[in-house]
Amino acid sequence: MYERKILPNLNCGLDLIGEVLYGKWKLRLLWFIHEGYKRPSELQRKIPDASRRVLNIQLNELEAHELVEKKIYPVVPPKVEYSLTEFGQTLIPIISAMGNWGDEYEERLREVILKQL
Amino acid sequence: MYERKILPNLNCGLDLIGEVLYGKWKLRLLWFIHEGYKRPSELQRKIPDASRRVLNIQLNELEAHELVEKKIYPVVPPKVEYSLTEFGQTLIPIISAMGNWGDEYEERLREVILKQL
DNA sequence: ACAATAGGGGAAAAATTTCTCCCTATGCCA
DNA sequence: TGGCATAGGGAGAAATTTTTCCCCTATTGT
Repeated sequence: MYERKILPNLNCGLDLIGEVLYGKWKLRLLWFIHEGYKRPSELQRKIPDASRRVLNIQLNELEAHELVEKKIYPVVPPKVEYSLTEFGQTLIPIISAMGNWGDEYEERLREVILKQL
Repeated sequence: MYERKILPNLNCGLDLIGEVLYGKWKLRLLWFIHEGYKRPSELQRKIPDASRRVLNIQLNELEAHELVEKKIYPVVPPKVEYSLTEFGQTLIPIISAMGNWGDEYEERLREVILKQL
């Protein structure tokens, strides 16, 4: 486990939300779980560019932050399902708005992002 | 300048918005500029935990992504003012919603964030 | 002459995040 | 028997981001 050497800033609301959403794949993880992709392997298939390892780590963080819940079925092969907590649900409108914004300005965004490599 | 070795994912709206908002201080930079703190030194005072260097770097990125505009006054000592572009303005409702969410759940967030160090 | 001001950037170090590789375990199927 | 699927975690490397330190501009005031 990595130990932070610099404490996070928790001064304002933006700091706080940043702390739980900051992570390369977290927005999409939350979104896909919200869409009903519950099992780790499904999520990995939805986000093939992420390594399996980081997805696990970020799922653990989301769980520690009480945004998602994990249900482990004691079967073999193992079965695990994630779902949004009530708390996690409250983020959905925001994530949805973010996705919509990105979709709305897709072309422009692609352009400015690629322009600066 | 750092050269990416891994290309960013630009598959969906969430990827795209992530690409322009991902950066430790960007949300707050945009927010403070929106609130009228325009000069680099003002922004640095508003965000004292960030090093001056990164703020410059992230401001440059926001500018490259056309979210903010930079006006340089040819005077001595130098004077620079940032402002949101029209495009940048369109993000304000989202950033505002994010800040509100963080404020609303401030206590709970502080708790879960600190619990896992 | 020298400090203060305001803005900016290079280089290298430190911090952090993400990736790769390898190992665990069980049951099903060819 | 060998290989696949499912889930997860450790170690260490690689990639990326952020910090630290130092230097440069030009004018005004001491």
